[in-house]
Amino acid sequence: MNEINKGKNIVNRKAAYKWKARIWLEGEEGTFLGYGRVVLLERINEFGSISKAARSMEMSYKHAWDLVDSMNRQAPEPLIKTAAGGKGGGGTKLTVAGKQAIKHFRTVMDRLYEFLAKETGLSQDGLAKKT
Amino acid sequence: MNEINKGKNIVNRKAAYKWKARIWLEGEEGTFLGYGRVVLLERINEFGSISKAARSMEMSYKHAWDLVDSMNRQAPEPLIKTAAGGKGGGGTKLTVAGKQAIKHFRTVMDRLYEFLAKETGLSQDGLAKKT
DNA sequence: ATTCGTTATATACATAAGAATATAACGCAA
DNA sequence: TTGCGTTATATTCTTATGTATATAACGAAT
Repeated sequence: MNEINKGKNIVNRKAAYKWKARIWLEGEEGTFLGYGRVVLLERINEFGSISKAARSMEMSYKHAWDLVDSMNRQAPEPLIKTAAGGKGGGGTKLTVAGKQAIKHFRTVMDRLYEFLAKETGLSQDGLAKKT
Repeated sequence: MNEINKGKNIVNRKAAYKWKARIWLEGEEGTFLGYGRVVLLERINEFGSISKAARSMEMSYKHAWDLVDSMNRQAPEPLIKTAAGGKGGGGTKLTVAGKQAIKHFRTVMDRLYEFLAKETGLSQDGLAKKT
């Protein structure tokens, strides 16, 4: 038990409350990268298609496409490369920059989690998973 | 420049993006305490009234009242003590538990800020201020 | 009793975010 | 040139969140 959790303290009664946290990167038009977008990128990388990635996350295709578009518009170089038509109807792949973005975001996120776990006794599921 | 910000890296081009972060405490019916709720508590403590606090934040009275109600319902002991009617029409004060909650939340928040500043070069205004 | 400004409560309205749906464009393969 | 499944785009429908508005209850002071 560290300094924060010491003593009688409403905020830190672990049984009743859970600390949650979220980080994201903001660009000129709002969110650029957040946890949800990173998961979407990971699924695109896995399935090779925006529509399949969206289905796997129970997200509408339109929403997924909007997110992809938002990321590509804000990034100095595209994170995602799409192809409409062609073999199999087309598909979508991550660029090198896209794969790097995933990796770096997860690195910072993991460090945040470690920090919070130490500071507040946060359990694994305490990390917010949306957006 | 630390390990995270080292090298060529889309995620960490400080000129273009800002890291943002948010923490909150979750109880059985959703958010229990977040930055916005803490500010509301601070304003109530300052003005002695939910309605004045709400006006000072350009928040509707109903919304402020709902938040106060949500906090009191979820806390094991009330954070806020209201009085309808009486001298000056009534008013609202924080309990000792309420004042403690503010202090503890801000402590964790400040530590999170320090951590992120070190990890990502986050500037003061990078901390998300809403909810 | 009346007055006062507050808390307490309900209802209707506005706005935004995402879901659902539909359709066109695409380009390779058969 | 037809078929295929994808990307691309527009439109409509829900749903959630907060705003706006109105009204009643409250209780001490006058």
